[in-house]
Formats: sequence, C-alpha cells, structure tokens
Amino acid sequence: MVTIYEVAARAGVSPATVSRVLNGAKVSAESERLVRAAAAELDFTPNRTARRLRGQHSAVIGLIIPDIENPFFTALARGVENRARAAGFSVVLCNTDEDPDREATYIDIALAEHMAGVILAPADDASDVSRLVAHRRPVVAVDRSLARADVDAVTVDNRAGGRSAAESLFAAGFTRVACITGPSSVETAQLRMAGWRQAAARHAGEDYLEDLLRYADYRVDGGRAAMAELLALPEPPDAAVVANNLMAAGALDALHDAGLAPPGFGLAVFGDLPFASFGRRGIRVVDVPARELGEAAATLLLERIGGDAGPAKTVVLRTREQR
Amino acid sequence: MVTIYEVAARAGVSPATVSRVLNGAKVSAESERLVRAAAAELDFTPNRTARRLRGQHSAVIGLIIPDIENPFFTALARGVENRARAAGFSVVLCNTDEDPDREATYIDIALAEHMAGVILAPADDASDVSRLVAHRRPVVAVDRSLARADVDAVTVDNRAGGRSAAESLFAAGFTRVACITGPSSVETAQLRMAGWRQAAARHAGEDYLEDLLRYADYRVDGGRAAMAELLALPEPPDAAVVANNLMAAGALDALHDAGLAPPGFGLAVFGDLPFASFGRRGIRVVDVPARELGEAAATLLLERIGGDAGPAKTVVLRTREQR
DNA sequence: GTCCTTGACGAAATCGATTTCTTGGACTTC
DNA sequence: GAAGTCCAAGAAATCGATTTCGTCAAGGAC
Repeated sequence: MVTIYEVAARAGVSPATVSRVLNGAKVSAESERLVRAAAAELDFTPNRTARRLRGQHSAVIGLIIPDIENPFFTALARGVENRARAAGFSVVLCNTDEDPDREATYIDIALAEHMAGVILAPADDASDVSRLVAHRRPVVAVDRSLARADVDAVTVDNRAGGRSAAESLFAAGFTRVACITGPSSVETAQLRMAGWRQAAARHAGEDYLEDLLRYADYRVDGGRAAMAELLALPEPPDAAVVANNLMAAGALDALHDAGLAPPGFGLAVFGDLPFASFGRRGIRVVDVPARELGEAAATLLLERIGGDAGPAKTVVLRTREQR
Repeated sequence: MVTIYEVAARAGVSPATVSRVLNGAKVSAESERLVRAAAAELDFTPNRTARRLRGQHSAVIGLIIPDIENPFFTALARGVENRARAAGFSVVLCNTDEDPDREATYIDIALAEHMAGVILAPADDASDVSRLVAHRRPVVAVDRSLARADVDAVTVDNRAGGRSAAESLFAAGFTRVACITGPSSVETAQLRMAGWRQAAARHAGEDYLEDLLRYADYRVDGGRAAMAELLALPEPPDAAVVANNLMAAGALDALHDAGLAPPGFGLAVFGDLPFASFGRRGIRVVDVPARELGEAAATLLLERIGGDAGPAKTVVLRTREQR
C-alpha cells in the first residue's frame, strides 16, 4: 500500500501538507498541484483504518437484522443503504438468524469496530443494547421496539394494520375470519393479532376468537401448518389475517392442498409477497413500508451521529392497504 | 472507550502484558489473573481499528452483489456468511444495484478499509478488479466470471443447465420451446441461452430459433413483457425456458393474463421462486445452488487469505433439476 | 526602517493495540 | 561463587493519517 509519506516524498512536501490537500484545508496552488500529481501517479488511497483511529469516527453504520433471506428485511436494508450512501456512510449488514447470541456478538463487533452507529431489528424484546447505550453509541431500533425507553425506534402501526385487515375481510362479507400470527414473544405478532381481535370481537363476538387464533413462527412451514390446522376444524374459517409474508406463502400452500384459494377464501397479509405477483390476485395486502422504515431509521441515526442529543423518540409509520 | 492503558494501570502491569494476556502469549498466572480481573471490571473491548492498523489484517471480507433484493444473491450471501463466520471473519455486504460506478466505489472502499479479501458478483463482464489484483488483495468472482484469467471464480454450469431445462420440456412433449434470457452483455444469460439453443436445434431444427428467443433484463417487468410478446406471436410457444427467477415471476403473470399456466404451458426456470411455492406447481426448476456457490467462494477466498498463492482456479458447480 | 499581522507549511504528538528489544531477577552448572 | 541460561515483563517503536504548535517569510501600517 502506498502511504501518505511516499506521496509527500514524491511531491517534495510534508505529510501534513498532503493531508491538508486531501481534506480541503488551505494550501498554495503549487503544493496542491504537486500533491495531486504525486497521489495520482502512485494511485494513493488514504488508509481508512489509520484515519479512523486518529479521527475516532468511522463512516460505517451497522445494520443488524434477523433474517437476510426475508424480503421485508432486504427492502429495509435497501432503505437504510440509500440514505447512508447519500450521507457518505457505508453499511455493514449483519444477519443474526433470530439468534440472540449472534446478535450480541454483532453488537460487540459494532462497538469494537467503532462504527458510527447501529440500526437494530431486534431478534426479540430482550435484545441487549445496554453496552451500546453505555458507550454513547447511537442506536435505532427498527420494526420492533425495545423494552427500554431511552432508545429511538421506528415501527409501523401494527395494531391499526391488523384491525383494518380484519375489517376489510368482514366488510367483504366473510364471517369467520381467523388469524395466524407470529411468536407470542414478539411485539409485532402481538399487536397485529390484537388489531384482528378488536375487529373480530366487534363483528362476530368474543366467543369464537380462541378457536380461530394460531401462533406460528413467522416462517413458511409454520404458516402452512397453522392453516392446515384451521381448515381441519369442525367449523373452519372462511378467511384469515396472516401476520407476515412468509407464513402467507405457507398458508396459500395449505389452502391450495384443500382446493381453496383467494378470493373465494379471504386472505389479508402483512407485507408484500415479492415474487408471487401472479399468485397474489385476490389477496389483500397490508403494505408494510419496509424501505421507508429503513430510510426513517437511517435518517434518525444520522441525526444522532450528527450530534442530536434530544430525548429518544419513536417514529410510527402507517400501514396502507393495497387492493 | 476503555483502552489497554487503563486496563494496564488498573492491573498494575504494562500495556504489553495486557496485550499478551489477550492474545495468549506467555505470562505468569498472577499477571493473567490481575489483567483479566481489570479487563472485566472496566468492560474492556480491544479497539479493532488500532489492532487492524498495527496488524495490517482485518478479519473482514467484502461481498459485493448487484441486487440485495434478489433471493438468489441473499442465499449466496448466506453461504458466504456461514463460512466466514466459522473462520472468525465478518462480512460486509455491498449492494451495487448493477451499477458499475457503485461497484467501483465499493472496490475502492474495500481497498481503503484493508479488507482481507473480496467476493464479487460482477455487475458485468467489464468489472474492473485490477486495483485489487495490483494490491495483491485476494478476490473471488462468483456467479459470473471475469474477463481476466488471473482471478479465481466460482460459477455454475449454465450451459448444461439451459440444455437440460430445454430437454426436459421437449421430453415432456412440448414442441415450441421458447427462451427468455438476460441481457446479452451478461455471461450467464448467454450461456443459459446457448444451452437452450443446443437442445432446441436438435429437437426442432434451427428455423424457429430466432422467433422464440427474447433478451430481457433479469427483472420482473422484463420477463412479463417478453412473455407477452411471445404469446402474441402468430405461432406462439407452448413452453419456455426462463433464465432467472425474477423474470419467471413476470412471465407467470403474463401467462395468467392470457389464461395460461403450468403445467399446461411448460415452464422451466433457473433458480428457485422462494415465496411462491403455492404457485410453483408444475414448473420445472433448475436449481442454482446459490448457498453452495457462496460457500465455495468463501472457502476459496479464505484459502487465498491464508496465503495460498497457487494459480487461479475456476470452480464450476453443477445445476440440478427439481421435479 | 521597524513592528505586527497573516499565511503556508514542517516537525512532532496523537489515536490504541502489537511487537521487538532490553532488562533484571531466578535458577543452573561446574 | 562466578558464569551462563531462561523467562517474565517493561520501554519504546510501529502501523498511517490527522492536527496542534511553532517557524519563517512576505506584506502592510506608521
């Protein structure tokens, strides 16, 4: 690697002057010319490691997500990256596989790498960001919020989304609207279910609620199994709210096996089914604005990195129902 | 941040001794005890930036991909990450959006960040890795190979995959098998098409080939448009080989609009349609082993990082046809 | 002509961990 | 008891960029 000293030697100036040229401080036109020529000839790229060590700041933000193969999180990552890039930051994407240990490891790495900040889609409510907070490293929780109150968060209005999904199915004439939600330990799963419960209680009374509620795991197989169970009931549902995209893919599978499909069987889903546009007809999609979520989180984080020390905020984005 | 000096002061030893304890060099049991106690009390984490500057090595590998929202690349990323993690490396994921400028920027960053190596899924054949090679930084091309011969690559046997996809459609009794492939500037698109062409020429003669071949852009809309065009022909195809998953989603859409669907219309696709299991019935999938591709690339890269200086190799994985 | 300001720029300190060199004490060996 | 060996551990150099501080010269004011 070419260093600043070699450039300085070649240009016949001191390393300090080279640094000044690189960072836009005042130098004579002649020095600048010499330095730029030398740098170009030697193909010099400043060593970011040295720069970071000296400057204590890193221009890297960490994005920790539970599942890189879930399109929701990749869309979110896209949003974060767009904003970060525009501000001159790079993004390090870390995939935890919903494993709290891996999450903890990545948080430690973020700390030790002196990343400028971290955006975390928590694996579960108990995610421990105390070390980041203790070291004053900016953190933003996204999608799910954290138990502690002193951390910024960006979420969507899951309860309202769940409610409107269920409402629209009732409005379309369905009478037994089931719910397949995520793990009970996960906030979004609880809230989406709560929205459904509210609408269902209003339209159909409290009595059938427990029968038609299933907790699954936010994955394809879980959705398939839950739907199969529901269809095997003595009084099966005629519609369902499904709390994420992966489970919906599984649920559609199970419906298909039973000779059913939307729009005959009502289906409302949280989040888009990206590569299934052909099979999506007749499905009501609650649009979770993943990319916007990422953008909002990045914006918030960049403000904090910029020095904003105001009290923690939570930004809640609205869901929107498509078709 | 707590530094090694503070730990040393607290333990009553020199920083050198603290470093020795951390890195497993010889120290007396007593010193070790003191240092560990001090480090624990102060919640000390060694500064990776300083460590990297001194050691010149980074334990970070860069993974540059053209589209983070394509499940093929996320699966590949998963494979890379698994291997890298097992070897103690972290992975920085960079998304270029198929833009050669962004790719070049990320390559520069990889260089300046002193990453241990780079795995690149090239945006196109002209991707310029010369700076990496010039600086002896290990590079592995994945999915698509590069024009230059001195860079390791991991690819799949695209031609064989294309051929067997087409063969299996002919074997199933289809007679007019079309092909929707990617941009003509992209190697994989050319090879997959070439495989189809070979099979088609054998089964149906050369004459209809040009009619039934469409170049698109490897994206959903391109696939939809290409299929719509094919269906509007005076003599439309009764089956098609589609060169990637995204275009297949679009093609299925177009088929649906025309009242067609597999298995009545034969469809063979390169790569899985991850969230469309329900709609995938009757489709022949050429399984592109994305995760294995990532694992192989990471393995190769780690060998190079480990010092393997043998001549460049290309690893070709076989595709497999599912159902 | 002298004093003061201004500005460019070099020397050297700095960031935090690693590593080489050196030192000094304990232990052998004859 | 003197000389030699071994080893733990401290002092200081090192990685490469940034930044403070100080110097020197040119230009302006009176």
